[in-house]
Amino acid sequence: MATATRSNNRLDVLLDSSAELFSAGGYQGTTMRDIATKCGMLPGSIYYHYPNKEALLVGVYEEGVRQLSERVQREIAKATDPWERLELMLAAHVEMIVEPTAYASVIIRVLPDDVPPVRDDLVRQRDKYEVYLRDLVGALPLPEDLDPSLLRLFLIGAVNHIPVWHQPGGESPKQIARQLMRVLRRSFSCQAEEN
Amino acid sequence: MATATRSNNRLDVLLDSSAELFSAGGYQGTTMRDIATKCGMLPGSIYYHYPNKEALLVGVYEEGVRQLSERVQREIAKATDPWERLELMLAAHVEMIVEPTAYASVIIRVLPDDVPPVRDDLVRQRDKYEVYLRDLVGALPLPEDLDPSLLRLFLIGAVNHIPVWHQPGGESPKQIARQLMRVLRRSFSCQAEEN
DNA sequence: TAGATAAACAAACGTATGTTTTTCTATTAG
DNA sequence: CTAATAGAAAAACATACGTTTGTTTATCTA
Repeated sequence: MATATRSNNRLDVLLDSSAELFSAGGYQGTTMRDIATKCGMLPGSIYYHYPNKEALLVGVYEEGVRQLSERVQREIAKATDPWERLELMLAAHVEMIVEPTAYASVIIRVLPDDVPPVRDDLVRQRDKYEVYLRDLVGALPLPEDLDPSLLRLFLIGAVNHIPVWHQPGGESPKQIARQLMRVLRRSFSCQAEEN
Repeated sequence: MATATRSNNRLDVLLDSSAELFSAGGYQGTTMRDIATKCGMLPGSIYYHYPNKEALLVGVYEEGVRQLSERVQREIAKATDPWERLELMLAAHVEMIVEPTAYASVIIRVLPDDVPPVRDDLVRQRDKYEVYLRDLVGALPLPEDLDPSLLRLFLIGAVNHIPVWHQPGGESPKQIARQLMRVLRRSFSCQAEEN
């Protein structure tokens, strides 16, 4: 028989609060007491849901990857042109990580090496999502002297750095993605004209 | 009269050790005891040199900016072409931040918002260095639909993300800078041909 | 409606943290 | 040679941390 779950279960509130705090303050900068306060529990109560702080982080990470993947899959289905598909992905990605309450921000803010005991779990989760970017960049008809995997890493760096400087009133995620793609696109179309 | 300083002063050892640990473990992930152990002092002895942990971080930050600025100034003097100058800066920057013992890594790893009490000091320091990049990107003859300040932020993100994925055996900083510039350069030369 | 159990409370435990205070010692200026 | 003191040792302090333990409350199911 499957384990029963109560209707007024507050696991979701716990996860939401954790995500928000981990995203804003990082892993070490967030205490179990912070989380408990935020979701209206006592510190000890968290341990009914997760055996320890690290496991809680992994839980948030998993949900973050789930949300990101789902959204990206939905977006890139809207186009067939590889350039357009990449732009759609980047726009969606940026949109999710500048949203401060989002689980996605945690994946950007907390690096696997920040929490050695669960490093491998976090890397596995992160990689599960980055496959999308790998495929989209791989599908681009790039000039031969441009290493696709390096380009992918440049892109990850550029977009994941956005939360550091972006402020609510600034450019929209769509505008940002378009600017980013302009650099690449032009680079390509030039090459095409030469051949 | 200037304050006397003893010949066997170990302030430099303290700073070096702090830089290495902050770079590897971040601010919150590094304890005063870690630092003391690394430089062969007792925890309390650190407080003779700095009033608290935050001030110590600022000290490391300052030295990091000093080293980066000095090195970059020396490098970009080697060329006059704006593209070449930017490439020289990026190569030097990458070289310094992938070196794990470097002060520069701390500036990448520890974000101002990680340490609210000295946030403004850290931002001021960081900006002092980023002026170089601002000027170099500003000197590029870019097409009009390409926002230079956005481009600058993309570049910062891309290069500062490198320590996350780069491993000792991988591409050299020079190769990385060249790849990164290839994307931009081609973008430009294409535009030039069109006009 | 009785028994089981999901979900949280209440309160403490042991430890690690940044920091302070006091004491010692080796260098250096006079 | 000696007094002053830069610089570090030694040891503790107060607090904040992740976690554990024992207990209670509310919900579901047979």
